[in-house]
Amino acid sequence: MSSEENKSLNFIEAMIEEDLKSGKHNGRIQTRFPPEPNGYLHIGHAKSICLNFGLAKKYNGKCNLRFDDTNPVKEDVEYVDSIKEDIRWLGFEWEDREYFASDYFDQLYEWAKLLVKKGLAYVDESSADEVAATRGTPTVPGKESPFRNRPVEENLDLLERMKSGEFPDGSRVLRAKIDMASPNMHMRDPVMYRIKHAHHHRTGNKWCIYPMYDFAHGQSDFIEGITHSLCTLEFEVHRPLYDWFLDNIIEDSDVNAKRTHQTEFARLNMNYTVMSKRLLLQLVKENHVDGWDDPRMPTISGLRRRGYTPESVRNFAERVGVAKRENTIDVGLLEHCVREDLNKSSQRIMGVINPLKVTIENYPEGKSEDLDAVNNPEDENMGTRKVPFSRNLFIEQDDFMEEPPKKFFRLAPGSEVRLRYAYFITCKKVVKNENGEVVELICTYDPESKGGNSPDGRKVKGTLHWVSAEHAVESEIRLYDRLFEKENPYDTKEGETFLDNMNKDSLKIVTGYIEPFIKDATMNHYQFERLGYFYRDRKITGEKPVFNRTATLRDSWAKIAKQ
RNA sequence: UGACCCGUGGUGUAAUUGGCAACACGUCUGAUUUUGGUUCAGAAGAGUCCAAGUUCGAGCCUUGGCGGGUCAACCA
Repeated sequence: MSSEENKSLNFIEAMIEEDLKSGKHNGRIQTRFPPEPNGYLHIGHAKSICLNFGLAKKYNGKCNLRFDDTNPVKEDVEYVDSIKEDIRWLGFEWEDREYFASDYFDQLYEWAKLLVKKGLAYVDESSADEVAATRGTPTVPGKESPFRNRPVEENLDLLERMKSGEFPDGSRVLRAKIDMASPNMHMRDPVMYRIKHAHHHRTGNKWCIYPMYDFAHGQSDFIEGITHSLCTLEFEVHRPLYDWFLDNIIEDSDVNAKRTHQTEFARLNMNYTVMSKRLLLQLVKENHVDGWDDPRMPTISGLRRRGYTPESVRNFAERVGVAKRENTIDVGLLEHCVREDLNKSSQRIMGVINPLKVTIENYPEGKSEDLDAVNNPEDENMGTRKVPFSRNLFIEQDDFMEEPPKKFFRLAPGSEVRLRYAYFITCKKVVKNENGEVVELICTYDPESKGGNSPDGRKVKGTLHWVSAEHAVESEIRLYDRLFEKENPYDTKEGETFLDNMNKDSLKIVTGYIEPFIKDATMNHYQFERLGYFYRDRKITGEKPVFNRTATLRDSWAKIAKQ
């Protein structure tokens, strides 16, 4: 708390503190997170969630969850449920403040009638094409609709009949009467209601006219007493309309205490991925990924299944900051945040992903012994475990080179390394198949070096992870990489789409050999020593346990090897 | 050629009443290490889009450029 207070404020916090000081809203802070239930939440939403809920928490206010469900043809309860699950998983709580824009449909309709009576709204019988054609362009003013100056009574009658289902979809709309010549396109008589004979996930068949976003959002904020309505930059041009509706609808005398204001901030963009619900939906529908929660997806559910922790995502949102400038953050920052969290907390185990047989020729056949291994060097309280050693082992193929470069500290013909928590071994012989590929290493071990230290003080440069072949548990390992090859997936050649930039190797499934500890282990997150963080995927149920790679460990050897 | 918003190391975010441009990620050294992980110590990297103005002093204020973004769904 105290460290938080010393940090500099982002521009929204600064504004809130100003408001608090000036006594605006009587010191009350109320925010809201307003998703449309037409897709799954992604990391960009996580930024918004952390912002809205975080601000409420910091300033002793409340944050509502409100579903912006004004378009029944795109929305679904599946999405409502997933959204709630994701917000809870992130660690935020909206208590009983779960609202739907559709809760306000009756009130919204009354307000629509009010605007009609004030001569500020009219029923337009133009087609969608006509409305579009007469809207003008940013530099050319629009033309007024021939229906614009109908008498109030006629508008009222028509609106009522629209509501009662008398007219087919698209035949009429209710429009605000503002200014067809406004330089702001959104003020050129925006549509308030359209006819959609569609079933709504909440209101069923009660309505066949539905309010547009602009006619619903500000009023919903007002109804809920939102003090700070935060949204992304592209809604900036909507703000005059947000204000216009509120100004013309609210008749309350103490309107200023209740008045809500929209503030825009820059949305989150991240490299090597896409962050649009439309494109994410396309990836799902066209089966380029395995559902919304595919661990390669930037969705919250995908990150969860990948093994990200709520803590790490919140931390990420904090570090990313809030401003009005377009930004693209490096996915490396997200990875850094999980590593930071998982390093402190995760159980270490040894597992070999790309096995190379090692036979310890001077270790008795049939013998095995249990050696002590530390569960988490960052947390002594996590204790130790036993890991079995025997004559036949697997090590990682990458940990052996027949002709090693100078800085290679691992196993090579004649070299000695430590097997973690076990013994020093020396490579005596390399066995190859008819293709010349190394298939087995014949090694000797130093019985004096049990546990990993030699009494004569001999040092070795390398320490390898390993697993006893006969004791190892086979498992399915899913190695994930970035979904797109290019930093900017939209950077395409003529005739290509973002799909052409997909990384064909974003998922590799291999068999891993894990130390037997895993059989009874109940944790979800593990660090496979020297390899990375892995998450037990319980959604996939088969004979073998499945592990998703959350992130690799930082690998300074990989950098050296590249040179 | 309209309106609105935004330009600070490679990336992201700071710099409170104008006062030595800071922090994080990344990068590079070195130390420690039974994970080439972690940790620790250090370094490089921007003179704040450009120009003029105000000022003792401008990233911050003014003016004019330049560059980028958003807006013309009966989507949100």
